[in-house]
Amino acid sequence: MDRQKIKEAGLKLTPQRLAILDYLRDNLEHPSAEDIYKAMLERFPTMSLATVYNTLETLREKGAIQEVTIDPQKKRFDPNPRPHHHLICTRCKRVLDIHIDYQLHVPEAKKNGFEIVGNHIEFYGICPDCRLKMSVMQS
Amino acid sequence: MDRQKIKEAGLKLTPQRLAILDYLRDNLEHPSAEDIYKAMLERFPTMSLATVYNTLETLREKGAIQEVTIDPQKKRFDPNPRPHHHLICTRCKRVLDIHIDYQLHVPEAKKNGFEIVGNHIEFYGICPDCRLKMSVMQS
DNA sequence: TATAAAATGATAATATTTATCAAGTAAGAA
DNA sequence: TTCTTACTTGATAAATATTATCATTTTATA
Ligand SMILES: [Mn+2]
Ligand SMILES: [Mn+2]
Ligand SMILES: [Zn+2]
Ligand SMILES: [Zn+2]
Repeated sequence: MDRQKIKEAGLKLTPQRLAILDYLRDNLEHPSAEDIYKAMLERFPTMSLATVYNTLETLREKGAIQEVTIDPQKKRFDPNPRPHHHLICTRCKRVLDIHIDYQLHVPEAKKNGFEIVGNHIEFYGICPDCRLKMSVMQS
Repeated sequence: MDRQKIKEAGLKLTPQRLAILDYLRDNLEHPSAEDIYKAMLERFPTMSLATVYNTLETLREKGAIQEVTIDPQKKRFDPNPRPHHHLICTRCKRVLDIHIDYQLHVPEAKKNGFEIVGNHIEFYGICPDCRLKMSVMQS
């Protein structure tokens, strides 16, 4: 989201908001609110955690980011608002994007009357780093 | 999990544990710890919420149930430990099972070195109840 | 019954998120 | 430029969810 879009969305250009957006831009880590807060403190030592939460919620409302339910411990945020899937390391909780367009047809009989509007696939696995650590522990 | 399996897993047969297992058996609601606790209070007015959490964690460790990451607010538990997918109402958070076996091939080039061991699909939609409520509000 | 290991329940502690609200700021109008 | 107002921030309290601690009780077995 650039300055233009922010204004179009009826939001004010505050330094805090711009810093958070700047941090999120091209960020593939799927950070938590706490992660973002800590990164902000380096440049804005007075920024409140509440501001981080407020900003994230505002951006989510406007469709600029999405909240991803992939970590049972905490919310994590994705600066890419378009539908895509994720690869999750069950050991270190790292999350990577997987951009593949699967055609997931659900037969009417299994929809239970639901109107399906989207989907999200979580692939579980072990990342290269964790695999290495595990093999070292073995030997 | 029946009495036999509980003993085989090295667990003791306590009234609380049996009551929780009994409540979960054939339960398709994907209840939260709080949901389970409230249901238990009717029969065991002294049961502690800690016991519910302890029991759920023990059962999960033993592979008798699974914890499903589908609700950003709280953990929800699924008495069916086998892999299956879910249909989630984005409005009321109701969760239904979808038992369909999709073949989700991930090309090696997109695995980023991960060793993939499983997957889980969340289908998002609006349940019949919520659809009805929404159409009433419209008119 | 006696014993040891495991489990429970009360409660404290921690972690995460949301609510409240006074004070400060951005943006358009005058 | 100054004024005005709605929006935003930051400090902090409150709410919610989960985990830890530990004395007491219970289960399973001998
Ligand atoms: Mn992503
Ligand atoms: Mn299920
Ligand atoms: Zn890992
Ligand atoms: Zn619904």
